[in-house]
Amino acid sequence: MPEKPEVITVARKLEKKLIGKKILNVDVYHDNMIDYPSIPLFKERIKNETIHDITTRGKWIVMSLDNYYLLFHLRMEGKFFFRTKNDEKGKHEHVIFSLDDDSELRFADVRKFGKVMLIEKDKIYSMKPYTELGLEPWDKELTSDYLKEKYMKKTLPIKSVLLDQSIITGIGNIYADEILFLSHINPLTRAKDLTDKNREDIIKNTIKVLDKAIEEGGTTIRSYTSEEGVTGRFQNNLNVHQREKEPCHFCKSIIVKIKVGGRGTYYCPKCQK
DNA sequence: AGTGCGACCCGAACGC
DNA sequence: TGCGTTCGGGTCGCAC
Repeated sequence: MPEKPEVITVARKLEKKLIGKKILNVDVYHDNMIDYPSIPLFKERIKNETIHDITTRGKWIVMSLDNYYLLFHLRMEGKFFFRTKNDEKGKHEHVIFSLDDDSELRFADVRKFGKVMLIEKDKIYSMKPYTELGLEPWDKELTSDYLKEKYMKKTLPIKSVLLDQSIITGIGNIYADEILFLSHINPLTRAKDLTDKNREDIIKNTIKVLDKAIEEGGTTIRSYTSEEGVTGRFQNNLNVHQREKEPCHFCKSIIVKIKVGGRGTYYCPKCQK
């Protein structure tokens, strides 16, 4: 669910509440969610670090502290709650940051897939995830030629390749389907077989879909709404995703659902030959 | 190296 | 109604 637009929406919300605040302490209730460094070092190093800036890189939320970057990956259902120390701990709140204004930032994830990292500033570009991430969708270097080189040897379906974060970062299962629909490309087409026009359309429509989704505050498919949950409106703009057996908005053909690389994939058989 | 697939995890949705 | 089963979402790690 959280793809680039949802991640940006969350980051903007966090920014409003967290800039300038100092982290006094952190409690970890599920060790697996801390990817780096070890739990003792994580707890020790983060003390008294102030949050100066919040951005995104790929699907990661990146907080710039004094000496470290604090990174969060929401995976499917990660979310943040603002609470005070007196509030009872929720069942799915796994990492709790105590701040210098007596408030708490709580990182919650029903499925425990979310990830947290605390990386030394001078190491950020030499270790994962930064070394594995491709271009941001709006990067000027994202051109048809760039994609041509990346796709050249790929026999995988373009649907799967759009999800490869080392080429373009930020696209997930929902927007991949939407981008291919607007580009009139069948999701099963091998990446190496795409034309120059196909690649140009992919770039153009990636920006178009993501910009619109950001404007709408992201997409909310399953309504697990909490007051802090991101409830976007982009679901009203979906052309194919989650529309199995419904008529195509353009040609009225019936939208089909198939599996591509194990992922549910929706497309219009007439518009996307 | 590129590809395919299970694992991670759990609630919701589905089938009987 | 209640039970068991399947599904999904992003990414990693392992096997081929």
